[in-house]
Amino acid sequence: MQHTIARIKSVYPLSEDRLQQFTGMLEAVELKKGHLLFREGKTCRDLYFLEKGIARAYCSTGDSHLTFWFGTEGDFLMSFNGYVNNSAGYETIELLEDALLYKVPVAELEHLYQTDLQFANWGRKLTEKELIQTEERFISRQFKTATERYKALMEEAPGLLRRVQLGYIASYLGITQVTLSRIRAELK
Amino acid sequence: MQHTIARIKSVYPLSEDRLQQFTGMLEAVELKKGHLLFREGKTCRDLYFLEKGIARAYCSTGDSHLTFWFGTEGDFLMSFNGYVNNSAGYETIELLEDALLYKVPVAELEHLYQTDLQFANWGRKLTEKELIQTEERFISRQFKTATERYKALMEEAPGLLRRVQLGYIASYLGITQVTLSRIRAELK
DNA sequence: CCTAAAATTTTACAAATGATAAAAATTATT
DNA sequence: AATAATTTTTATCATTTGTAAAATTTTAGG
Repeated sequence: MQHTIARIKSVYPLSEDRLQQFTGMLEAVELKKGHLLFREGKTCRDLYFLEKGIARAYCSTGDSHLTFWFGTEGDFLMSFNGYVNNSAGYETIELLEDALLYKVPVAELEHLYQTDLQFANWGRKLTEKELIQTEERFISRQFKTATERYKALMEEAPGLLRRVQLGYIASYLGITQVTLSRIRAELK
Repeated sequence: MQHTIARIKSVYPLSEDRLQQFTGMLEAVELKKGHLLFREGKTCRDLYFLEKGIARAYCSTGDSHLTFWFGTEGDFLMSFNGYVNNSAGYETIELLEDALLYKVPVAELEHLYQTDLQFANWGRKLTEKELIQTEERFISRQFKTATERYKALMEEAPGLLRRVQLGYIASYLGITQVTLSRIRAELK
């Protein structure tokens, strides 16, 4: 449970009993590669921490899938848009390796938020950090060329390139797999 | 103060005295078109509500500016990245019209977050809503062609196109002004 | 109303990326 | 190890978008 606990702690300092309380609510789930944790159009009100494994989130566009997020050990997965809009999410989350996750219903978290100041601030900080990550990715998308984005990804997350097939990486970078191949050939 | 109050209320329900307390902390500021509220590289720890006027946020890329956000009546402005990372922000915010704003130091807000459950949850919801907006824009950027994005903007924010010059709109859409002109010519 | 400045559109050409198909390389399965 | 399935690369051509410069339109100030 180390990655999950480290993540929870890193978000915002919780007292020891609150940390106990939180981890006590978590249910371990083992799932196989290929499993879909969320499905677009379906409601899912659970938050997962990814203790082991790797996952991607994608949206469907007519024929193809568009990967817009990767998560690895210590990351958490939830449908923010489904939760905030109280609707079905627009993303599907697929496990790309056999995985160990810890699960908690968002309703239970919400209850903590409504009743406990520390948890409410924990939830705020969780969202704030997620927000600036998304914002930074958004801006880097606008700023940088495809080649620069690929280089940056290699530096920031070299493990990703080893664990995830290039078609998904290309989609994540906003280019076709053919273009990514060209970029890789150029960089050799 | 109507837009500002409406915005505060829409984020998360606050009791009447908390609303009073909040609005009592706000300081009215009138500023001229062209004024820079935030400057990239500088620290600014204020939150502003835009009561009247229109603003854009941009980053510098070598020679040119990249507009990545517009705000109008009822929107709020702050440097989330500067605040969360406790660093200087990477964005500049420029007023595109003479404006009336209400200002509050983030430190005062933070104090409310740390001491009051309702405010802590208000801050959480504020961030959650901002997050899904950013996420949706990020995905729509990847999904849609430049033409589709322009059409969507025309529908969602027709006022923007009347109030903001096209060079900024083009940048916001992630294309050059020439490309935007071509798109507009096609749509005629 | 006139002029100067700024913003927008148009044009011509160059560069980047996409689409498609096929070949090569890698991985999984028997 | 051999075969099949999947993934990645390569090649070709079409399309989109960018760059630069000029022409036009709009805006702001006197």
